[in-house]
Formats: sequence, structure tokens, C-alpha cells
Amino acid sequence: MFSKACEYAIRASIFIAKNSLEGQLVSPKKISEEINSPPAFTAKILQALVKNNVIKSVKGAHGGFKIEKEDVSKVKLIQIVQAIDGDKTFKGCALGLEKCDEQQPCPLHTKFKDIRIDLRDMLEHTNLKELALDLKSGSAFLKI
Amino acid sequence: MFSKACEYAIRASIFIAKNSLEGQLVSPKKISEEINSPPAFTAKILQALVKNNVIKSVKGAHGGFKIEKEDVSKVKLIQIVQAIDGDKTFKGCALGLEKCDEQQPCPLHTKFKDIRIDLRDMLEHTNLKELALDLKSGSAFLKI
DNA sequence: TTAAACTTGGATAAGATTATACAGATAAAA
DNA sequence: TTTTATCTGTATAATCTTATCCAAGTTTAA
Repeated sequence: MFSKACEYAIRASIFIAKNSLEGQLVSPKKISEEINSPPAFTAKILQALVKNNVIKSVKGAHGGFKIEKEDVSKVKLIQIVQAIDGDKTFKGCALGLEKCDEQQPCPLHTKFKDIRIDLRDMLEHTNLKELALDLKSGSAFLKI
Repeated sequence: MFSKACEYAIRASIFIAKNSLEGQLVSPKKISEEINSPPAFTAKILQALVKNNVIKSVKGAHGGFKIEKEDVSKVKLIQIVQAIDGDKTFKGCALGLEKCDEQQPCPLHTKFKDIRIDLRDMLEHTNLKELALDLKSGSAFLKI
């Protein structure tokens, strides 16, 4: 569904969101420990998220990554997916056809439509705050 | 969503299904032409489909691939996906966690549940005959 | 001002997926 | 029985994804 990079990106973003709500800045080292991801690869992904304005970085000593408190509820999952995987996840043809649309559909076009729409809706309407709160309350987890 | 190999596998299976309904055997060369896929790679995928009992091969001169007429409506998409991609598409955690379940869910677990179920249902209930008939009637396409 | 802690960017490597090529096996048909 | 058309299996290459490493730049705090 998502690439490995995108999985890490979402997990990292939720972890950063949780800490940002608590006023805490987090280092990439801490992030990769807490979401159980390869440190160097995770750092790369964090940079991509910064470039795409999903998270902010604070350089220098005692720096790290954060999301402004008032922005945590504004960041939607779709922004993260789009930043890392582009829009192939919820756009494009299930069978890989270049030009697949209502006029010239692939045989699965109609059958996939609703699933795609549901997926897109979910990604568009789910924000980092609700996910971070589930993490905080202990009703959801980011590793193992 | 699906791997490239799986996309080719589904397209090839639908094309074979259509021809099998018409009593025609098709060569891998013809298949890759009609579904616009790399010939050698497609041949590999066809072999995998034979091994997994999705299609049958007829060896020797004027051989090719087919599906028994009475089986065309019995082959479900999920068999093809499972044969090529395994079950990662409709099983496993959206965020890549090893052990993600109702007891220890990832933050997206609940939100993904319905989408996964819908996808699986669709794959379980869609058979090659209906897809082949759409192709035959000209209401769906397999290339461009 | 200097050292420490951190982010940034580039080079590189390991692994998986996608793709090709070809020799050998198989079976129909001439 | 020989030719021909085809599937099958192995070896190999190209490309993309995943992952690591390190040097350089940035900023805080001592």
C-alpha cells in the first residue's frame, strides 16, 4: 500500500506530533529509536518532510524536529503520503494503464473506484492530532 | 497497490480468459502485445500463474495458455494477487508494524480496517468471466 | 570563542523488483 | 522422423527502493 519510506514518515510524524503537543523537540536519533526505523534512512525522510512543510527542523545544538502546536491538527495524512509517495497511492490505474478513465476504463476501474475514494477520504480527513492522542493515551502503538 | 508483475498478471489473465471463452489458445508473445507488457518478463509471470493453477499451459507447436471454459468464472482476482504478490496487499499493517492487531493496534489500524475489508471482498468476489466480458463488449480495455 | 549537538547534502552500497537472453525440453504437424 | 513452434528454467543485467556513512554547515551554550 505505502512504501517503506512512507510508513516510516507517517510513524515519525505521529511521534513528532505527540511530542510537539507536549512542547518537546525530538532528535532524529530519538525518533528512529521510538518508531523502530533505520536511523540514517529516517533522517533522509525527515528532510523530505521538512522540504514539504509537514514538519519543521530546529538546527544546531539541542535542535530537532517539531510541528507547531496549532498546526498539529491541521496536518493531514494525505500531505505526508503525497510528500513521500506522490499521488500514485490514490490516483492512477490499478492495472497500471497510462490513460485509464471513465471514457476508456480498465476492467477494474469501476470496482476500484469506491475503495480509492474511501482511502483518499480517510487520508484527507485524518489529522496528526487525533493519531498522536491515541498514542498518548496508550490505545495505539508505533513499534512492535 | 499491486506490484508491476501483479498488474501484468491480472491483465494477462483477463486476456487469456477472454480468448478461452472463445475457444482460443494464446501465445505469450500475443499476450504481451495485447496487454502492452515486456515479453520475457510476462513469460515469467505466466509460468508463475501456471504453477499456482490460475491458468494452464499447452506445450509444443501451436501451444499457448488457456483457462478451461468452465473455470473462467471460478478464478477470482484474489488468486492471482496471492500467486504473484502474496497476501501483503490485504493483510499486514498499514504502517509496517510486525505485530499489529486489535490488542496492540497501530494508530491507523481502525481507520484502515474497512478499506482492507472492502478491497479483500472485491478481490474475493470478482471473477475473470465478468472482466473478460467487459473486454469483449468493448466497455473496458487492457492497453493504453 | 570554542566545543558540542544537531541538521543537511552527497556519495555509496545492499537488496528487491523489473526486465532480458538463451539453451533446453516438449509436442504437434509435415 | 524431422521440422517447427512453443513452453520452461537458468543466468544475467538494469533499475528502483531501501539503507548506510561521512563531511560540511548551523546554532546553542559553556
